[in-house]
Amino acid sequence: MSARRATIADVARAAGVSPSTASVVFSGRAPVTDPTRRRVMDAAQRLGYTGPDPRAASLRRGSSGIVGVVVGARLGAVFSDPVTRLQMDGLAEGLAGVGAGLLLLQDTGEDAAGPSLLTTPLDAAVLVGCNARMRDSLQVLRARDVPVVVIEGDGGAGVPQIRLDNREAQRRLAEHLAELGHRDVAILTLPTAAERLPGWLDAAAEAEIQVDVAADRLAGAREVYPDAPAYAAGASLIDEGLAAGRMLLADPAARPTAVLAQSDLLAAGVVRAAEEAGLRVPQDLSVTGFDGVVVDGLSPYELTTAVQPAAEKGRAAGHAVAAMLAGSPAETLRLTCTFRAGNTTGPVPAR
Amino acid sequence: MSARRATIADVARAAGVSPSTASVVFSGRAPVTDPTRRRVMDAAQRLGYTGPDPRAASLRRGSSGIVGVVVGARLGAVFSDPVTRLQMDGLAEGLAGVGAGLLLLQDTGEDAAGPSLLTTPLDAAVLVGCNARMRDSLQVLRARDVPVVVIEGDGGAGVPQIRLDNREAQRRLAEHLAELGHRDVAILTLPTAAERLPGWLDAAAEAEIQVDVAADRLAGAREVYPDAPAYAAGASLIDEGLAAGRMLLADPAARPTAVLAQSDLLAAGVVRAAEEAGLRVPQDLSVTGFDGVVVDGLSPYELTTAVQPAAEKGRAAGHAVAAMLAGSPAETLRLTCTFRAGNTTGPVPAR
DNA sequence: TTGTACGCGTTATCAA
DNA sequence: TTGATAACGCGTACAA
Repeated sequence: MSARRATIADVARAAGVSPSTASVVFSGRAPVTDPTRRRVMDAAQRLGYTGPDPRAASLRRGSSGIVGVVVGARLGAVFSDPVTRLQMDGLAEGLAGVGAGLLLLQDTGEDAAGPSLLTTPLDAAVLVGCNARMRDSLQVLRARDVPVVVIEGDGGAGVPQIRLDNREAQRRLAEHLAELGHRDVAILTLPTAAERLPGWLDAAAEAEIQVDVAADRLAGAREVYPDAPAYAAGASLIDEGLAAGRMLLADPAARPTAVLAQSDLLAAGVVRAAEEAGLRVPQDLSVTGFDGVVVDGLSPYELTTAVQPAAEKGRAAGHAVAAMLAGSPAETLRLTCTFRAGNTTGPVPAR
Repeated sequence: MSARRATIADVARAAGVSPSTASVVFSGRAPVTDPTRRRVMDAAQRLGYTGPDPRAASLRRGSSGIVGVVVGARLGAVFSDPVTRLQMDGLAEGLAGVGAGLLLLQDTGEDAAGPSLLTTPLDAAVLVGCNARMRDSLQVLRARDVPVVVIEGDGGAGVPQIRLDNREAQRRLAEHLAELGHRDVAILTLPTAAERLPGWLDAAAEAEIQVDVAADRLAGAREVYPDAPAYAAGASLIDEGLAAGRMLLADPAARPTAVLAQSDLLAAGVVRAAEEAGLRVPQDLSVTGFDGVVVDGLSPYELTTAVQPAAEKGRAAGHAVAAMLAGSPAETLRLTCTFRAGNTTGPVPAR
């Protein structure tokens, strides 16, 4: 039809009213006579005008109605990782009252390709920890004065956080193994930094872990097993657990009797590695997980694990965001995990 | 610090250059002398300026770098429904090259609360069918000249679609039952319209189904069982399948020997209802699903179902969006499902 | 209740 | 390589 899109000014002109009146008709921010409203609506219809341009409105108003969720991994992980998924489900629920759109953002660093925290109009942001790059993201957002809530990470002063009792829950699992008599235990951690390859963690590397979740859980394990060897996985995936498990079980002489994995997926991989090596779980090898998610295809095994309230975490974050957008201060929250005994742990085997 | 945020104009003034030069320094859209660049960057740092305001840039540039995904259900369903989840995973992957953010949008209709299609700056949108409100959404978006791709639905002329061979696949399942000798079959459909309560579908209701997926699958079943009673579920959930299953199996005299469910989740619910009623599957009742997803807790049952390439659907939609954003026309695509025999179907029981 | 006038913060265009 | 200028489309004091 027309070369240029109709604007509210065009509509106003066509309706014979002033732009401000037309604006008010659409926003409903002030009373308008019925006939006037009708004239404006008619003109709009005639010109194919469907309402204020969101871009312009957003500029003028200073807000966009968009809440960003920043994840470190590839975007798809939000949908494939079970914990993140539950968290997002809860987040969507907690945010329902705000009526904001959820913008999934991947913070891959300097990647100039796409719009990141820098180029996207956000009213608020949720940083999902387990994200090595989180600290950088945080700085950017704070500089922009975007309200931020952090899930599973330390956002510093003034940033509401939603955290778990990772350390205590992991210690509880370690104590469980100790009670069963295990002394030769290996620890399999979540990734400890962005772009770090899987591998053994020496003392130096352990001191420099950048992912809070990994550090906290490791600290919990260390309270019971200060000297256990620790291996960092490349990602929280069954396949990574399998690969890591092969390393952990490679040397029959130095084989642990139990593995403390920092996630259920990793633990599932270790169980597979054990099967592969001809070891029975839990008779020859005990394995613990973390998260309490459903791992597909693991039956008849049920992991001994710490069940975390993942959906609840997301919901809490959503509420925190809602509060911040409403101008009230949001609280930092600490949720607790529950120990769940499965059939993947048992007494230490007699040598 | 300052009452007002620094703008690029402030930075330019402080650096002793023109606003346009400062703009170019940040956008990199034209060559700038090194000393000039440095002067601008220094001034920016001094003033705490962290880059162009996305809102203003978006207005001026006419694009926002945001791709919307419109779902009909509550937002959390994106993360909890297995098919949608896989689809989103694929979509994120297919869109990776574009570097756009994925904005999850819920189209609940007139809900004035939040920003929907009308108030959000979108460069493109993906409509996920199985969404009764889809047609309305589509109109809004087309009026706005937002490029649209539709997954599992009819977008009309000029709208690229990603579809399945729902009809053929469902017919294949029905034929499978027919081959096993079943004559008394009940059909359990997906929701057929927004806000319609669960219940039996009479001929009139069947003719007015607004959800394309439900209509197509039903049509496939009808080719084999033209007169089978059909019941519409309230949602694609195990619990809804259970509730519907109770209805379908309520009357021992009129009990079907097989149920064609339009989704695996519904089918799983029917299996549960059968167990509840003391019926053995498949000896007393055969059940077929649709989707081919993993249903948690269903073992030892494995549904006889049509496996759909859900992730592939998403990926294709992502590519279509990428193409449209690049100005090239996107193709409509039709993907095919695969029949998979499980252990939930068997020969018709002798009466 | 309606109209006028201005600013929101950028960026494209063109000229120098 | 840099600078001046003009939109981009809207909301909202303020005045009428």
